[in-house]
Amino acid sequence: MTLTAKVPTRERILDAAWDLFVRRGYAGTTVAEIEAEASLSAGSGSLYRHFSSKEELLRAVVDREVERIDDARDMGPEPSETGGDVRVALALEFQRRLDNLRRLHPLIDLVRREHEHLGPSQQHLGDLLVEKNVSVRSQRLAAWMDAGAIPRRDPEALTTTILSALTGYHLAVEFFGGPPGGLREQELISTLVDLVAGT
Amino acid sequence: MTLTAKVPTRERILDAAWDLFVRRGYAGTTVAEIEAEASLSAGSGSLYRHFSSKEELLRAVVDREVERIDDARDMGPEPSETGGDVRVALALEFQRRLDNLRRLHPLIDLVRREHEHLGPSQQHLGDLLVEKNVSVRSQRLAAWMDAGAIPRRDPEALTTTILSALTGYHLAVEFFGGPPGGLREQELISTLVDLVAGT
DNA sequence: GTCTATACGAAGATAGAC
DNA sequence: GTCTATCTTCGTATAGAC
Repeated sequence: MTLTAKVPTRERILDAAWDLFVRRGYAGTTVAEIEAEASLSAGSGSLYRHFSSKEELLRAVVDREVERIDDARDMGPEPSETGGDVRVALALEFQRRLDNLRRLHPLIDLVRREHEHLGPSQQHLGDLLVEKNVSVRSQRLAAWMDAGAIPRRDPEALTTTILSALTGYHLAVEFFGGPPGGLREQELISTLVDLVAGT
Repeated sequence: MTLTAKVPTRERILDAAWDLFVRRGYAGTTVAEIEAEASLSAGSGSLYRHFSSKEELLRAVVDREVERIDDARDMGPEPSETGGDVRVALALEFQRRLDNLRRLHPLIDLVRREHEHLGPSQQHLGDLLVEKNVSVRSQRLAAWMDAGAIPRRDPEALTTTILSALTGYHLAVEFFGGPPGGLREQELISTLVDLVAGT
C-alpha cells in the first residue's frame, strides 16, 4: 500500500506559501521562493496559473487555516472524570486554552502582521478565538456558581478576564521569548485557579 | 517670543521615520517618503548623509523611543490619597497600567512587527515593560497582604498574573478592534479588583 | 499547465555639481 | 549637506513555446 496519492499543485503552493509566510512574512517572501518550495521552477510564474496575484494567495492561505481551526473546534473531553473537583477541572481548562493558543499562534501572528492585506478574515479570526469561547465557558462557570462550588460573580466578565490573562501570558512568552516575570505556566494556572475558586 | 528654533535634519528624519514606520511598517515605507516628510527632496538620497542605511535608521528610531520610555518611567503619584482604601488603590493602579499600554502601543507594535531587523532592542523593551514593573508592584501587594488588607498569596505570581490579564485585554482590543467578549475596561478592572481583594 | 525568457516598475543606494 | 540624475538590484507579473 504505497499510497503516494500525488498532491495537487494548488495544494502544494498553499502549503509552501503557508510555511514561508509564517517564517518570513508576506513582504519577505518572494513568489519565486514559493514556486521553488512547491517544486515548480523558481521565477517561472507558473504560480499565476493557480492564483491571480500574490495577495490573493495570502488570503487563500489564511482562509484555509481559519477553516481548519473551525473544524478542530473541540475543547477536549468534558472534565466530568475529574470527580467533580472544581480546582482540577479549572486547571485542565486553562491548560487546554494555553495549548490551543500555542497551536494557533502561527496563524494569529500571521494575521496580525499582515492584516493590511487581509480584510474581513481578521475580524472572523477574532470571533473564532474569543467570542464563541466566552459563551461556552461562561455557562460552565455559572453552573459551578449555582452549585456553590465557586464564589458568585458576573460569569461573562470573569470568563473574559481569565481569557485575557491566559492570552496575555501566552503573547508575552511568544513576544519576549520567555515567561513574563519568570512566571512558569503551572504557577499562572495555579494562581488563576486560586483567584477563581476564592481559596 | 517666536521661538522657532530650527530642528536639526537628523531629528526631522527620525520624526518622519517614526511616524511612517508606525503607520505603514518598515517594508511599506520608502526612503523617498521619509525624505519628503522630513522636508528633503524625495528620492534625493540626502537621508544617507545622516544614516548609512534604512535599517540603521529603523534601529535609531526604536532606540530613541525606548530611551523616552525609560525617562518617562513614572507610575504616577503614590495612591496614598485614597484614604487607604485598597480597592480604590488597586483600581487606580490597573487603570494606569492600561493607560500606559495604550500610550506605548505604537512602539510595542512596531518592535513586534519588525523584530527581525532589530536585534537586542526587543529584549530590552521586554525588560522595561515587564521585569522592572513586577518587583515594584509585588512589594506593594506584599505590604497589603502583611497588613491583612487582601488575602495572602505569592506576591510575584499574583502580580504577573494581573499584568498578563491587563496586557491580554489591551492587545485584544488593539488587535480585534474592540474589547474581547464585549467586556468594557471598567468591568475588567472591577473584576480584577474583586479577585485580588477576595471579595 | 509548466517551462524559458523577459517586460516593467519600485526602491535602496551612489556620483558629482553646487 | 542638499540637490539632480542615475545605477543597480530585485520582484511581480506576462508572453509564448511546448
